[in-house]
Order: sequence, then structure tokens, then C-alpha cells
Amino acid sequence: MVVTIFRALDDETRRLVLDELASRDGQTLFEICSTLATRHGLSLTRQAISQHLGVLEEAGLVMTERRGRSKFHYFNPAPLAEITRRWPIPERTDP
Amino acid sequence: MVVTIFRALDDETRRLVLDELASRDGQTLFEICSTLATRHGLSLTRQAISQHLGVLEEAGLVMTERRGRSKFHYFNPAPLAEITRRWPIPERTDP
DNA sequence: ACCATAGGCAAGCGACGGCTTGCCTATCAA
DNA sequence: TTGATAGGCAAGCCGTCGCTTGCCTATGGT
Repeated sequence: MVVTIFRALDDETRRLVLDELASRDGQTLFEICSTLATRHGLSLTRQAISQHLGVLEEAGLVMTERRGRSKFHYFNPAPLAEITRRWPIPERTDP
Repeated sequence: MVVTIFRALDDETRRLVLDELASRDGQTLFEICSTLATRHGLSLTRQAISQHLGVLEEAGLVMTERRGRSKFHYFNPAPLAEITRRWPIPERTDP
């Protein structure tokens, strides 16, 4: 199944994962689990987070790098440009 | 239920509706139905499109204006700024 | 070799989303 | 007033998503 960035972004947990990686890049699965738990009160299984990371990776929003038995995750905002390319966002939002 | 812009964008039909309104603003429900059918081969019920428009309106991506028995729909890209505000998009995407 | 650590695979369940169907309301024209 | 046009409400079906549970693989330390 093809995962679009729109599907990937349509989940608050995945958005929090992106926030986490944006603030501290290169975290492992277990690190993301613990930071999500302590900073956002998320009580999710490791597998749940793993699946979320899989979706984000398929969408190209997260890049990974294996070293030994660890897998490091990096936030890649580049695919988000598809949104602004499709619907240009006005500079200012003054009502 | 609260409809976020992320949920609203996570549907190709809704994205096509936004494209349609972006290219020709102020269309009615029936106009959107026919243009989607002719230009994208979408064979959906009027109610389906109506529900999509409802979701887009709840998310603030579509503004409406009633005149008589017609309801005109306008694309409002302003809420999309939430995305770039949360995750700044790099200017260029040269690899 | 042994065991703990870091992660993956797959099945199953509950809930929600998209779409249809059927019927109803409101506005305009004759 | 009658009928046609533009749209709304609500129930129901089916597929998909998020999450858990259980088990398996692989790397590193001692």
C-alpha cells in the first residue's frame, strides 16, 4: 500500500513523533517511546510506535540509518513541500 | 467531532475538491459534482461530495455563502499555514 | 556459549471513515 | 399551488486504521 504524506500526517501520535525528531534528531525506537511517554503522557506499545515510524518512513518523512542493533530515525521535512506546491499558502494570515 | 486539517487532507477526493475550488472558486455542490465527474472520472453521489465539503468546511479549508437556494463554496488556504508553522519546510529540495 | 538488548513479523480486535440509500426541507418559477 | 431545483439529515454497510498480543531474528557484551 502506498502511504501518502497526507495519510502519514493524519494521526496525532505520528505528528508528535515528527515533533520529537524535529527537536532531537537521530533517536532510536526505544528513545522515541520513552520521550513520548514522559513528555506527552503517551502510553503506547513499542510496536505501535514502530508501526507509526514505518508509516512515516514510507511517506518519506522519516529517514533511517542502521548501526549495529540500533536504528536511528531522522526527520525529513522535504516531502511537505508537496502541500505548499499544490496549494500555495498566503504569506500573512491577518483577518 | 473535531475535524483537523490533517484529517481533511487525508482523502484524495477532498484534495481534488480543493484543486477544483482553487482553479474556479465559488462553485455550488452540483457544479463540483459535475466537474469532478467530467475532469477526474469521479462517479460519486451528491451526498458523498456534500459530506466531503462538510469536512472541508469544518476544517476551515472551505468557506461557504448561501444565496437563495444555492450555496457557494470558496477555498481558504489559510489553515494550511499550521503545517509550515509546525514543521518549517526547507526553501529548496535539491538532493 | 549464553543472555540481554534492539527491533521485526503477523494475526486479531474494536472503532472509525467513506459511501450509498431513502426521505425530508427550502427556495424559485409557472 | 404545484412542481422542479438545490441541498440536508440519518441509518446502515463495508473496508481500513490503530493498537495489542505473541513469537521470532539479530547484534553485542561477558
